[in-house]
Amino acid sequence: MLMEQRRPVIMDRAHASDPCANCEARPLSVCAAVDDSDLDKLARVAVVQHYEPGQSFIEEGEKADHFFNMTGGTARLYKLLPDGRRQITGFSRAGNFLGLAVSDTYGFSAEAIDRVRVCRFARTKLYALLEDFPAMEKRLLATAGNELVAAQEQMLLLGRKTARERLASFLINISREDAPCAPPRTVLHLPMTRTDIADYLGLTIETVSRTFTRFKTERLVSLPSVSEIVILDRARLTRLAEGG
Amino acid sequence: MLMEQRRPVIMDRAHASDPCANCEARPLSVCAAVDDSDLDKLARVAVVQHYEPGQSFIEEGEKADHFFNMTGGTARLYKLLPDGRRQITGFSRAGNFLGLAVSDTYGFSAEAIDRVRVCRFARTKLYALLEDFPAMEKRLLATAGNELVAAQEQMLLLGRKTARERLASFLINISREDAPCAPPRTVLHLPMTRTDIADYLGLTIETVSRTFTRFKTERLVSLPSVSEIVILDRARLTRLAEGG
DNA sequence: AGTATGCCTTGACCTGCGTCAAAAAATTGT
DNA sequence: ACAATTTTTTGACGCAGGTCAAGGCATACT
Repeated sequence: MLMEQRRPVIMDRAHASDPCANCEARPLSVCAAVDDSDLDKLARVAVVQHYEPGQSFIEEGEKADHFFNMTGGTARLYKLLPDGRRQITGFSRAGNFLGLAVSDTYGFSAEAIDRVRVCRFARTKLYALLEDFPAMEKRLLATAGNELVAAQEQMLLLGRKTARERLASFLINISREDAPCAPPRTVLHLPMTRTDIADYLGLTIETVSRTFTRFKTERLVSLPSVSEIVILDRARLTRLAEGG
Repeated sequence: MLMEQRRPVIMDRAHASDPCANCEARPLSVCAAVDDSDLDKLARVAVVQHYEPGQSFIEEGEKADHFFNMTGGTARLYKLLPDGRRQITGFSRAGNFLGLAVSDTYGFSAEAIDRVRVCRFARTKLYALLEDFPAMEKRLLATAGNELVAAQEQMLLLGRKTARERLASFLINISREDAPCAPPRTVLHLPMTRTDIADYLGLTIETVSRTFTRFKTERLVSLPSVSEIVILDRARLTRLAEGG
């Protein structure tokens, strides 16, 4: 809500004749591979959509006719077991591309955590577009490779790290997530709930909470509010994350 | 060893003037995207390599100057923590493509389990080749998408499934691994050790062993030998794998 | 202000899986 | 065929993290 009040102009532009040219997420996303002069071709097949907190926009098992390019907000991506156990496979932010799955149905669900904005592409139209923009396909391949690396890192976390190491890894990763070369942040704002964090790290909400308080008493972090975290001792937290 | 004695002709062909044309792994791999008439271009940049059991051919952190296309045998892909804890992120077989990572260093290690054969490509040469064969790039993207789906499935397993569910999932997956539409196998030959299985499923070797014996007493499987497994009750095993 | 509704935290207890140790079985070398 | 070595299985026991239950603390609603 606040966000919208602060950025009315940009929101309007997103609906203007050349939305992509002014898209703040472009430099982060696959669209960066498309030349300025060709942006209209891209804009013609893209549909801007908004989702409210809690709203689901990809459902595991449903027919996968669309790709999504996140341009704002944060979404949780997850898989469920029949009895309700949930594993969050990742959090998706501006610049992330969703729906790469080759199968004809989605392999996961996606839900808005805060207010989410996406560009939606019909599967067939995007494939056609890729013919015109081979650079976009390259970028997509690079993205997929990066996600694969992240997934392997997460498997290491889920399979072999302790609760403390998992939470430390999570915080360090969040602190680095703006850009690979940008300096890591010290103050973190977590849009997700404790339950989300637990389901991402393969833990229970109680263990996440207890581990947070333990980090606090050990002066590794401070918690000005539930969703705000300040890293006090990055070196020690990093060592812990790596299993040292 | 046995395999070589049975297939000397094919091994010879792999060193002949047009090795790719007779490659048994071609229909399974990205090379299937290359036209017969263009196979010589592919063959010119590919180097056939063999690795003995236990031999490592990708080392995490090393400069990633090569891609590998597995054409025979089975390899373990894994990541290590400094103190030696290991997570196997996957087993790679004929047709699998390794090294997609976009970073300039490998994000995981790869080691031959049995005798492994690969086609090795210099990174730069393959990129050049992709310009000539856009279909190969498409196939690569599809492969990456499939691996991503598998990785998410594995995160669900590692984060939320019990030991019994993990082992059941493992066996069911192995039984289906020849082809997506082929009928699942009932008799499985596992080239990997119990330690490998444990490190893949995020368990200890003792738990894997105990769970195997429990499956045996429950008549879910029979174990004619350590590396041979017969699925006796696929329906029940499948239900177990899905958390039912 | 008061109260309702979700989170989040904390505590007490429990259990599935890990750890440690040793026997059994399979594999390898001579 | 036998000894040496490695891998797997089995048993006894312990603990990290799960489960259950009760309180605290926000933000929202009247």
